[in-house]
Amino acid sequence: MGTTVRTSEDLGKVIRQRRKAAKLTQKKAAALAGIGVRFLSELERGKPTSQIGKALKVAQLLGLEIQIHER
Amino acid sequence: MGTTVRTSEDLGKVIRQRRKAAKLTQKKAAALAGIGVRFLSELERGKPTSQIGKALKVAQLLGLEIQIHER
DNA sequence: GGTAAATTGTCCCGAACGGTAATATTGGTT
DNA sequence: AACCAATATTACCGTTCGGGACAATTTACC
Repeated sequence: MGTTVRTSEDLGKVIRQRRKAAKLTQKKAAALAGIGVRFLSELERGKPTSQIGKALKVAQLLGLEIQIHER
Repeated sequence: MGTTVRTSEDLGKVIRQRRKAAKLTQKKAAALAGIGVRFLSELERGKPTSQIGKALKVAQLLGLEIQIHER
């Protein structure tokens, strides 16, 4: 079951949730994704100016799949 | 039917496709989404450093729904 | 309450973004 | 294929801010 993502907050929530489910700290997850801890913290908090590429990298790392379709 | 998005290129492609289907020029779409034409052009071309918030705004404008789920 | 984890401040470099204008690309027509 | 018009890309400039490292502070959890 999927979660609908409309805003960066939505995305951040899903990522945080999934990271915790994977028993990873921000530090570890960030290291694995090759990004800074600060970025991950801000991403999870829904900062809208986060870069897409890095966000997608985190999602990939966490085994999240993103689907897009017409509404 | 959904498209899986793994990279910013994937996202850009879907957005461009959908914008064209909506018969919008970048200029018009950008104006409607409240962003610059440059941003949209780069987003569609897959620039990984595009800001999430703006990208989501464009997606919303184009009637795209984003679903996220575990792989 | 003590410890691990997360947020946030500071410093700083690099780059994103907007507007505009020039250039390039694309698409339709004959 | 050549042409033209519409659309898209990009260079330039200025302003603003992202995000890295590290440290300090706050929050969460046992």
